[in-house]
Amino acid sequence: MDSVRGSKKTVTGEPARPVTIAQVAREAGVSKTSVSRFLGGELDALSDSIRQQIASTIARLGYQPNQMARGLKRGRTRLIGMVVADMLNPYTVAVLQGVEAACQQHGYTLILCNTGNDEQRERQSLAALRSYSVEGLIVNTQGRNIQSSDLQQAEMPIVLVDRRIEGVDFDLVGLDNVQAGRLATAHLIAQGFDAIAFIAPPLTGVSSRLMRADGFQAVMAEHPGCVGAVLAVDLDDRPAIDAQVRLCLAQWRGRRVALLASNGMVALELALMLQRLELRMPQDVGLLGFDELPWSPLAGLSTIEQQTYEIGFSAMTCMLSRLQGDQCPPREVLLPGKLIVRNSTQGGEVRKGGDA
Amino acid sequence: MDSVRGSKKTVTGEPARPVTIAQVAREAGVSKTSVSRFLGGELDALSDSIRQQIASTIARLGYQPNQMARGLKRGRTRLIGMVVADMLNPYTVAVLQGVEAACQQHGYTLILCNTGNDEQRERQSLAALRSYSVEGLIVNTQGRNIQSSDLQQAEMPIVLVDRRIEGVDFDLVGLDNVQAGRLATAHLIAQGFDAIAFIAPPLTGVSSRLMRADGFQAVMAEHPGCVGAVLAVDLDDRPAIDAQVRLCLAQWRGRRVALLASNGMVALELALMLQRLELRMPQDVGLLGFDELPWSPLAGLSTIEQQTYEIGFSAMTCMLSRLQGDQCPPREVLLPGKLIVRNSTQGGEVRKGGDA
DNA sequence: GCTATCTTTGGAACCGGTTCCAAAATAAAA
DNA sequence: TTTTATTTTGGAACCGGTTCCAAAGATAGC
Repeated sequence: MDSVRGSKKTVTGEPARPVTIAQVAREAGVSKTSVSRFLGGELDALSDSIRQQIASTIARLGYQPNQMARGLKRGRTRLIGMVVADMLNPYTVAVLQGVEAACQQHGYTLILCNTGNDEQRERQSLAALRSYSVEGLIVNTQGRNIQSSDLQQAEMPIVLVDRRIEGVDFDLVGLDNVQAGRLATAHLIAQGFDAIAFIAPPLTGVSSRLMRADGFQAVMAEHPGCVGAVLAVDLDDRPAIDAQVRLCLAQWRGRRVALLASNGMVALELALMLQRLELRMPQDVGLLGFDELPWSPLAGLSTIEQQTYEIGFSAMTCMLSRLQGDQCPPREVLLPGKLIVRNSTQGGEVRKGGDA
Repeated sequence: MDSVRGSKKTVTGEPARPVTIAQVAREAGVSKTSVSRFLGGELDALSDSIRQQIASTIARLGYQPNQMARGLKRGRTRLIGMVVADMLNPYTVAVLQGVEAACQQHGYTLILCNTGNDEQRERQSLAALRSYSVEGLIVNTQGRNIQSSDLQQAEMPIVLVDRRIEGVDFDLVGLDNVQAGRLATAHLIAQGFDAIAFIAPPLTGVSSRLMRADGFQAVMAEHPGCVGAVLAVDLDDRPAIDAQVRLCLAQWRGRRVALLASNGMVALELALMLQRLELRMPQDVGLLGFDELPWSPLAGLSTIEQQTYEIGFSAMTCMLSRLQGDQCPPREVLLPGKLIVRNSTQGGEVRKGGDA
């Protein structure tokens, strides 16, 4: 009696293919077209009797439309692709969180690709996402050597997060890096530090890093009594980090030295380094990091907090407006950074628990 | 001269739909079938001349097959769905990392859904993933009240990560929780602690937490001179945490007290609490946490490290074998935890930088 | 040289939906 | 009541691939 394919798991343990629209139509005694209309929300085009017929049949069979097939003809897959440079970076995860939430709120589903800062995987990921007909792309990559063609030929809305990509012009959501760089530097100077090193990983061409450095250098230029430097460190080479910072300190002997970490991972590595070198914050050296991290309060680390969730959420908001046909020229949503002062930059007093 | 649709971006800025197999076939002067064969790797069924024709045409047009259409008929979408309970938990991200890598290695693409420990979103996510015809599901959820039907009717390979789900029987990859619980507890006792509180969030029914507690209690039972307790704390209610731990300490006055945190987020919260209460580790109280975190060395926190990457990777390996038709009964891959001893549980000596 | 066998090749149906358009049914106007 | 306008409904083509099967071409065997 059973049809060959049905939702009921047959005793034989067959593959049990899912219910199709054709089955629903047959069992409800109507045409595929009507069911499709029902699904598409064209309710006013259906008579009451048919509408109920379909509704009950769908419920009874537990029918769920196949999004793949749907997207094929309709063009709307309701899929958003996201390419991130490094999932180990807490920033990435925090942003992802916001994107994910916005997607779910608007009925989109997220396809995620992690590139591990690798150019080739980046290219592969973009190709893969395109082949799944995602409707839009949210991109956060190292941006070096990206062929603008890789992105532009995609011909779909693209929103960049945090990092610009050279030679292309898309919507961008991220931190106001120059302001944040200024904010950080000004704070350090106000706290009496007069020798500051901006420390970043060696990756070249990452726009957010460059702009933070710009803000840093702008403020340094305004304070002739202070000296500054921009250092590139390889996070995987601890001895080198130790050596570089030691050199810095030696060079600046007699000054109050502070380190400005370009992101959370750098901040952690520097904090570990200070611990290794048995240098105390802020007495021996000050430390300020971009990105507020779960452990920042524990370590008493001052930070520049980004509104990461909002960045992710805004990126998706931006995407949605593009998907709805917004043709305005590429815009930038720059959210301000917020300074959180803790013991790593504040006075030399005995540490007290005071965290907001 | 231009065909209506082509890869070349027309000056008019038309939608510029991507190249299809039909176009390739036409331009190469062969049939769709032949192109499809070429794509499917049935190379020995093609003559040299045609093979080259197709290859060059594909290259020239930059053709990329549409995975949606492909999956529709073929049934293979090369999509893996993953549902995670909480992306803010570093454990989740670390596992995700491994899954992602394995996916990419085998040509699969990952669809990610975050449920934020919410049952309804969990159900929605499962439905969404199913509707995209993912080939398999990797699930890490809070597991409470999950209708086994939600999963079982999916009729596709399912691999659980870290957490069992009541009433269903799927492959599981995760930490050997009982062993890890024993390991942690034994270490604390060996270090001279004789009053230990196992502290976990209040979520009930999470299998991994229960089993860690089992290991904990088993070892406690073997040491009649020691006292133990299992505490549930709400991570968002700091005053309550402070009060609970204070009570504990008061009750165990005269003993050497240690706290055992059931995961990384709990460990962080407890470390912050100790800082607030101005209690020193390990002199005043010992602290040991499950999950090795980036900041553990910085805080000198002893941990039970999980092989998170391997867990993710294994989950996907498991998935692949199921996808290849492996019908063996559900198996469990339990990876051992590794104890990393730092100052939070070791002696009362002055803290020295010694991290592996 | 002609039939039998094996290899290439392409036509057409199909996957599970959507959508155009015409047919059927109903309501409104004459 | 007949004609016309309007609303419901379904047939069939289509989205971009894959696959079954039969036709065409090549090679071998007699």
